[in-house]
Amino acid sequence: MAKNITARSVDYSKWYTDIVLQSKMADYSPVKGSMVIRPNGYAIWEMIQQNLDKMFKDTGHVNAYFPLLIPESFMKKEAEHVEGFAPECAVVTHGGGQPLEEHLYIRPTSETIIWSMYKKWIMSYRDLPILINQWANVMRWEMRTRLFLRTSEFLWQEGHTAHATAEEAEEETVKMLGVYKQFAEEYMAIPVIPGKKTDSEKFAGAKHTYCIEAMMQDRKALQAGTSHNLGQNFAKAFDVQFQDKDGSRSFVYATSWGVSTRLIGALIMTHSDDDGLVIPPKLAQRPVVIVPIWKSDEEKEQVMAYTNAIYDELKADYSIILDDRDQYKPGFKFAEWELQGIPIRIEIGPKDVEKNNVVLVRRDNKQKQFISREGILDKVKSELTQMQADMLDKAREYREEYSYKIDDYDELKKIIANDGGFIYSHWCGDAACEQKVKDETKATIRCIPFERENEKGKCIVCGNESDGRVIFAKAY
RNA sequence: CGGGGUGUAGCGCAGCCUGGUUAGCGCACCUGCCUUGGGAGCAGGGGGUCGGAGGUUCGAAUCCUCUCACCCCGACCA
Repeated sequence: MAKNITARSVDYSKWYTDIVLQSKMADYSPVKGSMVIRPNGYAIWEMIQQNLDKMFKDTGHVNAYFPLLIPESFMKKEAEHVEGFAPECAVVTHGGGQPLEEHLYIRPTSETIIWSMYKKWIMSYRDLPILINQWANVMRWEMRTRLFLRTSEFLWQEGHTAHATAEEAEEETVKMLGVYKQFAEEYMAIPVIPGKKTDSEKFAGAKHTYCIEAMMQDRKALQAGTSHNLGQNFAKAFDVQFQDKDGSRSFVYATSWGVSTRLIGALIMTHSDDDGLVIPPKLAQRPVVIVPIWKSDEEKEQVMAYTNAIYDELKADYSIILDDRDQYKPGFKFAEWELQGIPIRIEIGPKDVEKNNVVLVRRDNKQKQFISREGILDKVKSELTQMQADMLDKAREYREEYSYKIDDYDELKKIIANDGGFIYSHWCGDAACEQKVKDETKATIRCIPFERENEKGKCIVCGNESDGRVIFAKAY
């Protein structure tokens, strides 16, 4: 059992913080609400970037970079947008020792600066679509912060596209949510439910917002990605019009979509256990660690000769850690690499040299296997593949176990107050009913799932007609 | 901004009430020996403007005043 990590059953929040700090993924910075992402955490972000970026490029997007500082007047151009973001913005008031003529906002998101530029770049339908993404930092002045899940400054990617038609913009919005769903499940092994946000939960300035929602091990929901159809709101605010084939002029249709370093928090809370982090193989920059074991110098020589040959064989395909440090005992090393979530550990001692095999241990289920030296590369490959699949299955099973179809409001209250989970209930579409549930239970409507039964019912709050079930849950 | 709490070595803490040797302890760190298949042991060692400022006193980590910072709980949110 891990030292220094609070068990999930004792204090889930403490467990989460312990994992982040002790696996050396992040640390608190001197400024309240901001954090340092350490190499172990940044490695995961790099893997997220690499794989997502490829998916963006494969769907026709290109990267660019827009500046950090946004003129105050830009922020104020879209009414809903400024209302939504103004309270949580950091503002630069001085530069070069002088008060500024116009205050500059540190971007909480980049719609305004980007659309001010799109105005310059878009003249005709031939200039469309524009499919730009940027990897950047943003800042939102949060009251209460938590490592990775909610920090004032965070890293993300934001896609901003411009289209000639409403249909095309909607298609893009849905497509990118699909990319996020695929990425979450295939790479992060996090099962997600795609759906639409209710009006009260949508992005400030959007026509509507789509999202993917995941369940954490405390049964709370975490929004893992969002995709917004912005309609013509920003085009109108920034007067971005184009001339169509037939000579008519109209406003451009927009989308924006993003995922952030919050995904790392989701990764931790979906897969990790009381011994530490568990990284899905496809996101592990270093998926294998080898721990050689010896007593005498003579043994060391033999074990290391054997180990080095295996290391050379594996390193052609994988980035491998060879932990031959002399000052720590094997047990210590096992615990340390488990804490850091390395997917596969290979133990090699004198007995293995003698029998021509190695011991292989998977991080997710901790099972030890004695495998033969021959074919070790294939075995590593197949175990990593299997582990990736098993992690997704396990997370999906957990989510299903705590998902309920409920038609009685008292029962909803009871479940939320006890174990928690995803509650599928009918809702009439009235914001007042949504608010009532929030006030009384702290649960909110996480999304209106894309895939839902065509089932008429009665709103769980007011009893009016409903076209289908939505998901209620407490959320991060 | 309300309520609660904490500032003493890298981390976690004791000492403060009742002022008085050189400010301690555990972990971590360094050196050596010894160990190595699930977080070893022994010996030696380095490391502190006691959050900051002012005051009381022969003497302040300790008492008084002011101040700063951070954490937890609530109101805002990806």
